[in-house]
Amino acid sequence: MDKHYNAQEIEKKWYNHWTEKGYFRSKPDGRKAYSIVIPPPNVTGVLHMGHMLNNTIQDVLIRRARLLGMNACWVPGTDHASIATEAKVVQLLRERGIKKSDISRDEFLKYAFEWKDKYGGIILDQLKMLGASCDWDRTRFTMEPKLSEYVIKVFVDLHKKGHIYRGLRMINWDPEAKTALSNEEVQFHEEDSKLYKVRYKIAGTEDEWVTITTTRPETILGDTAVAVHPDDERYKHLIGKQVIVPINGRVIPIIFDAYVEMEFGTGALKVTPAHDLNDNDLGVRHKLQSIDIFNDNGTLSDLAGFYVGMDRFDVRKQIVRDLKAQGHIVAIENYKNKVGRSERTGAVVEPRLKEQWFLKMEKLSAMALAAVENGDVNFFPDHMVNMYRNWLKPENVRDWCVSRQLWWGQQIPAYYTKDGNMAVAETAEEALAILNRDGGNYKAEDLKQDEDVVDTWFSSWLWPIAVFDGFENKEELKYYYPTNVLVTGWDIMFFWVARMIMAGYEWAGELLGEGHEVKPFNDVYFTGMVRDSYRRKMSKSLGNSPDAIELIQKYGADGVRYGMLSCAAAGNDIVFDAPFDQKTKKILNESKMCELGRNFSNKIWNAQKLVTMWQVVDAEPSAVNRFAMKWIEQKLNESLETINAGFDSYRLSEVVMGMRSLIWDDFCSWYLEMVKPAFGQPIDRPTLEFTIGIFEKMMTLLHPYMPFVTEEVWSVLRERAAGDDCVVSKWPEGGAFDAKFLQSVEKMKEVLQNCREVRAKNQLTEKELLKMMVKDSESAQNFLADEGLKATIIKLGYLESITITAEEVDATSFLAGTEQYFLLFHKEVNLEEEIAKIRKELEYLQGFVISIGNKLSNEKFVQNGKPEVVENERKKLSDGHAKIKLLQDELDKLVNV
RNA sequence: AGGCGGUUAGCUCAGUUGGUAGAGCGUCUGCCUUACAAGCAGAAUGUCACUGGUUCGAGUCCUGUACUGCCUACCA
Repeated sequence: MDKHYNAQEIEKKWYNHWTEKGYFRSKPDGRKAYSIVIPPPNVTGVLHMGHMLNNTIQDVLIRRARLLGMNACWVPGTDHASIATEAKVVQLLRERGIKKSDISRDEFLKYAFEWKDKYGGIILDQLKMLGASCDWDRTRFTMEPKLSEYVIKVFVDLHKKGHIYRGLRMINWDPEAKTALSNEEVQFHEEDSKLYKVRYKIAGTEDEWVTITTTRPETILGDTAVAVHPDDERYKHLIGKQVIVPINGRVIPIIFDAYVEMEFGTGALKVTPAHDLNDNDLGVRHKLQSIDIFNDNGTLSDLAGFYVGMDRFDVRKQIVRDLKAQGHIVAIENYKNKVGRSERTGAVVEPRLKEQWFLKMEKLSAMALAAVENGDVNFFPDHMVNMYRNWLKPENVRDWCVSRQLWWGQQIPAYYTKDGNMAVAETAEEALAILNRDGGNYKAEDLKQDEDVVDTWFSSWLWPIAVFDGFENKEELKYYYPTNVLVTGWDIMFFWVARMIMAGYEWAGELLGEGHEVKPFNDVYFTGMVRDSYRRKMSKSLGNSPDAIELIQKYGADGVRYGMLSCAAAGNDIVFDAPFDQKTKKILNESKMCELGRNFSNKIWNAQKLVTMWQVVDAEPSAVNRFAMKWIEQKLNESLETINAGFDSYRLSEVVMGMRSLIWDDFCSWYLEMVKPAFGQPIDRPTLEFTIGIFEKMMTLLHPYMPFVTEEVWSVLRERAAGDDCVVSKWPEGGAFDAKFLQSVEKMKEVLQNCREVRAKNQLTEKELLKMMVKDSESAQNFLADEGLKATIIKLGYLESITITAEEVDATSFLAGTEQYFLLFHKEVNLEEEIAKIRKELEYLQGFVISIGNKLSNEKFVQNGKPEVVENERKKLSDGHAKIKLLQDELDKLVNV
C-alpha cells in the first residue's frame, strides 16, 4: 500500500463526482439561502495567488453553509475588464500587423470576442482545480447581452433621475489606450525626474526676468499665465505686468494667487490650465485661456504651434535643448515626484479637459456611507470602516467619470443629431421618439450613437443584482438577495464594494418593494494582499508570483488551501513564503506553508489507513477504550464551540489551526494511540464503530477547508450508499462536555509527557515496563480514582503498575499538578542534574508564589477583584506552596545522599 | 499634510470583554517502533518597541515618542 497520499488523482475524481451529482447547483426552495457572488475575475485572466486566497475563503464559507443544511449558492462569472482586455486585443492585433485605427468598431469587436472565447473561462477551469464549489450553471459574464441590457437600463434611469450629466471637465487621459480614466484607475508612484528653472522675460523690459519652476517644460507652449503668491515680497513689483513665453513668444499675465507656495522652487509657477488640475482651477479663478497642446495619442497638436506631431517626451528633451540655446534655462535639478500612470497600460496619464459623462456621487455616496456606518453592512475586520469613511466623506467625493473612449464595453445610450440635439434612451427608436416628441422631425439615419462605452465598474456594480437577473426576475432576487457575504481585497473597496452598495440602495428597493433588504450583502470580508518575501505585492508584471497551478499540482489543492488559510487573518496581508532562486532571481513554485497542508492531508489519510485496517472482534470495550471515547467525544464538543464561534466572526485561520490541533494532536496522537490495539490484535466492535463515527465528524468539520482529502477518507471509512458524501454530510451538532474532566485529561497528558521525558533522558525503550509510585495525597487519590484514566496512563506510559504510597521512595521523580510521581527503574540517576532541575523549578515557583501572595495580601484586589478570580488565585497559592514543599523535601533528600 | 494599520520566540504570526504569554516553522536531542520520516517522542527560546498614565493588576485601555507599512491629497 502507498505510504503517501496522492492528491492529484483523488482530487480530479472527486470534483467530477460532485459536479455529476449536481451538489453545487442551487435553486430557490424552502431552505434558508446562503449566497455569495464571486468577484468576477478578468475574462482573459489566469489564476494568481490573490484569486486562490479569495476564492478559497469563499469556498470555505459556502461549503460550511451547505453542511449546515442551507441552500448554498455561489455564483461564478467573469468581468469583461474593458480597458485591460481592449489593451490586450490591441496588442494582439498589432502583432498580427493590424492597427486598431484601420478597422471598424464591429471588426474590432469580432476580434475581441474571438479572443474572449479562446481565453475566457480558463480561469474558471482553474477555479475548479482549486475545488471551488460554484454553481457553474449560473456562470455569468458582465458583457453578455442580458447584463449589458441592465447596464443600459440603469444608465437611462440615472439620466432620467438627473444623476448623469455630460460635461467638460479635467479628466485623466491615457494616451496609450486613448481613453479617459477614473481617478481610481490612476496610480501615483514616486519617480526620478528633473526640476527645471526657466526664466521668462517681463514684457516691455530689456533684461528683467521671472524664473518659474516646472517639471514639465513641454507644456510651456500651453502657458496662459505665470502665478506668484500675493504676499511674496520678491514679486510685489510685478503687479499688472506681463511676461513673454519662451519659444512661442506669447504674452501672458502675471497673476497673484495664494495657492502658490512661496517656499517651493522660485516661488513662481507657470500656469497651463489645459494640462494640470490645479492650473485649471487657477485658470477658472482668473479667467485664463485654456490651450490644449496635445493630441489624443500624446503628441503635440496644431494648437501647440511648435513641435507639432512629436511625442510629448521627445518634446521635453528637445525643448530643454532649445530653451538652453536661447538662454532661458537657469538651473536643472534632480527631483523625485509622483507620476500618475494608467493602472492598465502603464502610460503616464495626461490631465486634460474633455467632454465626458459623469455620475453625480453626492447622494449615492451618502447612502453608501450610511449603510456601513449604521451597521447595515458589516466589515471584517471592522477597522476597514475607517478607510471607507475617509474615502466616502463628502469633501473627498468627486463625480464619477463613467465614459471611456473604448470599444470593448457597453456603448453609451446617448444619441445625437447633427444639429446638436441629444437624447438618452435604451434604443435608437426610443431616442428618436423622444427627439421628435417636441415637434422634431428626425429620421433614424439622422441619429448617431455616442462612440464611448461605460467604465467596467459601471457594469460590475450591478453584479449582485444582475447575476440573479433581478431587473426582471424578482423571485430569484427575493430568495438570494441580499447575499450573505462578499469576499474581496480591500484594494477595490472604492472601485467596487462602495459602488455595489450604492447600486443596491438605488435599485434593489425599487425592484423588491417594501420590506425587503436593499443592501447587496450583509458582510464584507476583506482579504489582505498576497505579498512575496520582500513584501512586494505579487503581480504579473513583477513576475514574483508562483504559478498557482503548479503549486496545486505539487501540494494538492487541499495543501495549497490549507497553506494559504492557515496564515490569513481577515484584512492582514499574507506573506507567501515561496523562495526566490538566488541565481535567476525567479520565484520558485515552492512553499513551506503549502507543504504543511500537504503533510496534513497525508496525516489524515494515514490515520484512515490505520482505522480501516484493524481487525474487529465482538467484545466489550476495555476501560481504556471507554475512557478514550468519553474523552474524545467531549473534546470534540468543546472544540465545536470554538469552531462555530470562529466561523461566525470570520476567524478562518484560527479555526483551521484549531482543527489541525484537534485532528492531529487530540485525535491522532492521543485518541488513536489510546484505542490502538496491540500489534496483530483486533479491536472491539463498539470502539471501532465509535471511532469511525468520530472520524467522520472530523472530516465534515474539516471539509470546507480541505474538501478532497476529507471526501476521500469519508468514502473509505465505511460502505456508503449513493449520495452519502462528505460534501453533503451534516455539520455535527454540539454536545455537552465536562470542563473538569477535560482538565483532568490534560493533567494526565502532563504525567505521560513527564514519563516520556524520563525515558528519553535515560534511554529507556518502551519495551521496558516501569513501575510508577505516587506520593499519597488527597489530590492523588482523587486523580487516580478514575480507573479508565489510570489504565490509560499505564497503557500509554508503558507501565507495569501505578501505586499510591505513603512511604519514602528513592527514585526519579517529577511533579504534575500538586502530586509527586516516581518512576522506578534500575539505572543510576544523575544527582547533579536532578538537583539543578529541582532548584530551577523551585526558583520559578517561589517567584510565582510571592507574586500571588502580594496580590492576595492587597486588600483592594480581594475586595474589587471578581470572586472567581480571587478564588482561583487562592487555589494557585496553596497549590504553589504544596509543590514547593514536595520539591524542597525532594531536594533535601538528594542533597543529603 | 491628513487617515488607517503594525511593532510579541531566530522566522511568520495568534492572543475576543485587563488576571505575569501561545501556534507553526526553524534549531537541538533521541528514534526508519508494522498508519504516517510528508512521521514519532522530547528539549530550549521572550524587559510583549519605548514613555507616562488609569488600575489591586496592562501584551491587552488612555497620552506621547520612535521605527515601519499602507491609503488619500499635494508637491509647480
